[in-house]
Amino acid sequence: METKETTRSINLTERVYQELRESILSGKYAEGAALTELGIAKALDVSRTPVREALHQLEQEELVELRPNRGAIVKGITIDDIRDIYEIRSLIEGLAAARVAEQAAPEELDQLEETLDLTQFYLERENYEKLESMDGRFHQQLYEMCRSRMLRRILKDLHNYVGRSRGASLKTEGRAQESIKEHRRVLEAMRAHDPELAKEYMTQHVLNTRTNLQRIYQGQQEK
Amino acid sequence: METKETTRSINLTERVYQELRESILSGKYAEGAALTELGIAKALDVSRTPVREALHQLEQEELVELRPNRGAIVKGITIDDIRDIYEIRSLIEGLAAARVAEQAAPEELDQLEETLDLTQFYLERENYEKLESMDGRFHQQLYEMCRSRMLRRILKDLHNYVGRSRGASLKTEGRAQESIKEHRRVLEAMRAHDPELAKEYMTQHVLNTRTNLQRIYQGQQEK
DNA sequence: CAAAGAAAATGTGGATACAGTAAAGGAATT
DNA sequence: AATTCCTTTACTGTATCCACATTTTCTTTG
Repeated sequence: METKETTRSINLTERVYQELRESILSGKYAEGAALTELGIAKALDVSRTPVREALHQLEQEELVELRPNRGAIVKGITIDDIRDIYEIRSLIEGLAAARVAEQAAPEELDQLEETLDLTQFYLERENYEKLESMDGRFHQQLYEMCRSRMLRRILKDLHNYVGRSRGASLKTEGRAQESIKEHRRVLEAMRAHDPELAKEYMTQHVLNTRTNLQRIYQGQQEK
Repeated sequence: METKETTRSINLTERVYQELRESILSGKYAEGAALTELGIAKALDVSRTPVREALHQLEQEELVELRPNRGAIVKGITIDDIRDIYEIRSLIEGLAAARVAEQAAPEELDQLEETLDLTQFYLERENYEKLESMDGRFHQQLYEMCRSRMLRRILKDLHNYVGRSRGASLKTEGRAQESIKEHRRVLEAMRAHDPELAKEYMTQHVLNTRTNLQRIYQGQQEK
């Protein structure tokens, strides 16, 4: 009846997946690096099975390329990918915001508000890691609330890729404060159940972030 | 050294995946049906390994729900999903068309033209199966040509879901001919390297298909 | 010395074995 | 009769094993 040794709360495949994904997105595994199932399995001290499944998942996200009988190579993501992601999001994330404005319950909107308050809190304490995570949470919560399986799928998928960029964007002078303001505007429009306005504000927010990122990546031509 | 028995040209996981997917999308496995790895493995006469991997892929597409230690249940797709898919496509497929208009090589556009000619051919012979497949090919080819990994990913993904609907749409009086015409307009705009026009025509095409589908699903409230 | 080809090394695809977990059903207890 | 607990059963999660494909290395031969 006592607490069992449940150190590994979640399954191994998921853990391996998260770890690999993180390593790729953070650049720890460089573009083009070759990965072998056995190599990773040994490094993480698990059997080949979970590694295999994790690699297959990563292949579906196009973060690695699986060559039959020849192992996997890392694909990573490029600046062009990021540019495209923001362009696509600018087109459809407004739609998600509009859906939320139409259908969300007040308690759901309260949740969003809490997230914004927390964001403000971490900004004031200059805790950039938390700040970034909260900024992301706002969007993720929104995706969960939009009541469209397809929108949720796509937006979550895209969102997953841009973690690092979002962090970079929020660190530029004044952008975080501005971003919070933009989020709040969106939330207000949702509270007023005004889909059109929510859409417009959200679209503008994504575009602003994109513009800000462009400024950052300009000149610095690193991957 | 002689030719070996290479009947299984492609790998098993892929085969199982295709088969399951088809069964779900065609409604052979009803919504909510319970699937077990072993059950499917026996039915298809393979081991659990490929079945398992196939199920995981289907889970990522949200076509099944995987409950830890309890098996999978079929989720299928709903009319609402389809409606959303067309709405999303109406927003971003135009972008893909614009990219192609900007960047495609003449030989690529020739390929598209061939597909359109074939579509016309099958329409005249009232071979609806081929017709549907060609109509899909036009879009798929376009996705391959748009030179954006993210756009390609999303659009292919969405496209995969709507096979049946597209078939239904093309069978309505006159719609196939109209659809070909709309495709041709898009292609002409691409040949003229006019991104704006290509985008507009493509967007209109998707919207028209959606409208047509709405007419079909109206009244008939089947899944 | 070069080229061809055998053989070893490395790696995945797929099958199977085994352990652990969640639901279900029945016996025991109240 | 209802509730709790134990056993059974039906699964999945993970490890391991074998077969085959591919690449590399080494050897042999002209």
